[in-house]
Amino acid sequence: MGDGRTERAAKARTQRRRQILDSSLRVFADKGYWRTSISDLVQAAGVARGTFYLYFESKSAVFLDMLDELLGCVEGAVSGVDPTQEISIQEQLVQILARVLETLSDNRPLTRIIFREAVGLDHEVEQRLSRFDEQIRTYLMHTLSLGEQFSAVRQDLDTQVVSACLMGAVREVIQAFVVRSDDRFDAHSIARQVVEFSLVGVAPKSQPGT
Amino acid sequence: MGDGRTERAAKARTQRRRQILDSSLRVFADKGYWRTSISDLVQAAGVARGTFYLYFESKSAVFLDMLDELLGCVEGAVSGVDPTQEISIQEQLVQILARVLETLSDNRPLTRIIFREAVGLDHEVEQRLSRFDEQIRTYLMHTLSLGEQFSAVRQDLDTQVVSACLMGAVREVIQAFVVRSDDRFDAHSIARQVVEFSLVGVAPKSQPGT
Amino acid sequence: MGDGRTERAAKARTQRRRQILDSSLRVFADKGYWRTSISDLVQAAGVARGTFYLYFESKSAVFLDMLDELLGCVEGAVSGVDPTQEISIQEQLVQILARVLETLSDNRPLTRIIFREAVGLDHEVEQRLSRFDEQIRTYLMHTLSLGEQFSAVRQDLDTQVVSACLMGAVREVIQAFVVRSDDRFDAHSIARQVVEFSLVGVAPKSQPGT
Amino acid sequence: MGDGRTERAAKARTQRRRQILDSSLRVFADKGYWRTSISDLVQAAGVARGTFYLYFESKSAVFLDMLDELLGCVEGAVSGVDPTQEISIQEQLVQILARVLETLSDNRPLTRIIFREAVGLDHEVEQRLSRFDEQIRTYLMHTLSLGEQFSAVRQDLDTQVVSACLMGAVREVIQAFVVRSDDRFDAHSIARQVVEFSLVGVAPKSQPGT
DNA sequence: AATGAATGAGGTTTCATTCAT
DNA sequence: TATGAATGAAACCTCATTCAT
Repeated sequence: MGDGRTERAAKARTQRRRQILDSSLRVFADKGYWRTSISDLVQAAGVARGTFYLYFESKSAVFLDMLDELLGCVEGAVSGVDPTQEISIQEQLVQILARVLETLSDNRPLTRIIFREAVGLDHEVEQRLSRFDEQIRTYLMHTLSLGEQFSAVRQDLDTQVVSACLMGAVREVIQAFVVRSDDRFDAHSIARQVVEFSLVGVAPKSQPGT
Repeated sequence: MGDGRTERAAKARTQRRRQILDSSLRVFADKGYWRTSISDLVQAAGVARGTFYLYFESKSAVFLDMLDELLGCVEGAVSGVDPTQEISIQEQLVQILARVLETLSDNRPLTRIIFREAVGLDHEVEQRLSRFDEQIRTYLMHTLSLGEQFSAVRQDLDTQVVSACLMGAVREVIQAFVVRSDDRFDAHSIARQVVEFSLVGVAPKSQPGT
Repeated sequence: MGDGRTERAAKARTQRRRQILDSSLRVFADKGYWRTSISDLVQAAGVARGTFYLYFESKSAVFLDMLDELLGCVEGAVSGVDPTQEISIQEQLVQILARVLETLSDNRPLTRIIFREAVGLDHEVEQRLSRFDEQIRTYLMHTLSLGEQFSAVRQDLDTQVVSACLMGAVREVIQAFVVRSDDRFDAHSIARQVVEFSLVGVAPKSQPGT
Repeated sequence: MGDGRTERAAKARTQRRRQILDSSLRVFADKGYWRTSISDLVQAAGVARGTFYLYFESKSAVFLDMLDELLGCVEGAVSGVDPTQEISIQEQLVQILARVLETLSDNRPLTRIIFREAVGLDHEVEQRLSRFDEQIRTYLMHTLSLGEQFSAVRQDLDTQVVSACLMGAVREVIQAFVVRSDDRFDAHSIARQVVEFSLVGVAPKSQPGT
């Protein structure tokens, strides 16, 4: 015997966890985090009340697991973009954003929950989210200053304001196309639009001689 | 007797309402909407349980009142901008945004509550917020198409994407400067930055001859 | 001046009382005694909460007043039957019962309230009702024994059982024709039927020679 | 494992139910339905507030259960009477009534509650009671018309009035001997008296030749 | 490992009553 | 006399959590 039994048990545990997570996702989506009770979760999962506590210590632990899952997915997607390859920063940005949009779109229910409910929750949830935000902000700042060095970016920018604008643009595009709507969309095309908007704004390309 | 008594009573009622609203605001800010109980509210207001229900029919009614108050302030501030064509659209946008930022900054605690908690609440709250969003979106769309007519705006824009970017930019700037931070700021300068970013992006002004 | 003011005041008091009693009757009929709150009563009466307490010390005091009113009406009606006149006891019973039915029918809303709700109420209500019951029971017993003396009544009756049967018959007839139904009815005819039933039952008049 | 555990659990559940029902009966008897609070019930049952709601969804659900229990008992008792025509209808009536009286007497506390409090309660309670009433009324009507065919019943009866009298007689006898009094009684003898009264009234058997 | 009955603190809401005006 | 805002006890009900089986 030896490991066989342990392994099988571990696998069973993982499956149970998944089962609870999946059904919880549906309930959260349906009723909203705060209106959902442990009773709702165990009922949806089809397990006994006690069993739930064998796998999660609280409702917010379930949510935290979901959040980690989504953040993991996004990080995985983003890290797939090779930063050393021979494409312009602009193109890199488009690719990153497109991948993010695709990933979130592939996990729409989860994304919805997180975007709609991950507010005013646990302290830990807030922390993890703002850490993520911070990473993005840092990356944007870095990219902006890099662009400045290459004169690809204006010098008179207030990077605090501009990075906020950039983040907000991305966040709202996610809200509009992934969270609020249910339609499929062309992630690449949208990503390109966003990046182009960020680079040159809405004004027409200034024509020489104007 | 006449109205004297009635008037005084009405005034007292208004004051009580305000007293409850103000203390509730502090509690919501402190504990978060969902973790706040009616008990917390009455305790903070220093009134009896029953008194609370004389003025509000539920916790969410209190929140709704706050929301209406903030939306009213913002609408008032915005409507003060001179719509006559004495100033450019760009300058109008800057002024509107600056006023919004100022108003929200003047009501920081209230703004924080709304931005942090008005998500996944009541159906009515969601409705009122999305109605407000819709108004802004409509205004932006209108302005964009106006700009297109005057060739002040590129013709190849996906207005859905771009209006999302614009709204997101504004929303995030509010988050960054009003909600998350506690510092004073120069609303006009920030507004100008945002509008400029929206118009010409982060790229350096293309030089004639490049 | 002197009495004029006092009198007028007394009259005003009586009117207020009546106003409250009348509207309370409607509310009791509508919601049932136990589901009616003082708030309901003052709202229906169109007076302030405090005013109610100037006239009645509690909800059950209102009910007690109504009960007394109905009992008074019934007693008045019954006492109108001259017991010394030259009609048979049987005819007297018919007249009494007919008058009771008529009186209750004339006060249907009030009767309904009393019959439907005067159960499990105040101790005082119970007392007053059972005192009334007792009076009727005594009267029946008296009449039965009188009848026995005149050989108008069987000698082998268990007066306890029979008086219960008689009272029950009357009570249920009231329930059926006054309380449950809304139709007009011929009180005299019904009274006659009840008395006849009481005297000779449902069996056919035994024919001589059977 | 198998069913052993499930079975035992089911039995425990039934016992708990009974425990709550029994103690609730005592409390209702003591304080009256409307003056009884859930707190009173749980205190009397010696269980936690939450436990009560595991077994009954409201106070009125408890009452409804009691009502069903009593109606069930009565129906069971009545259905035990031999409907074959070996005995006269008169004797059948006596037996049925005697059994009803015995059954109610065997469940005096329950009977008291139902008779004293089942008025102006739930809509559902009213419904169930009037359904029961209707069954009895129908049975009486049927028996009367049957009697008419056999000339055992007068032809000039107003069946509406007479059936009301009969029902009332029975109801009041129950009130007098089971509900109001605490004494034992001879159900058969009382039943016979009631039936005899119903058949021939209080008048002396008319003597041939009078 | 899994169960689900039991718990009781704590949530929301109602309501009879008082009392300053 | 009339008012109605204020009160706070007490009603109803929910729910996260435990624990014996």
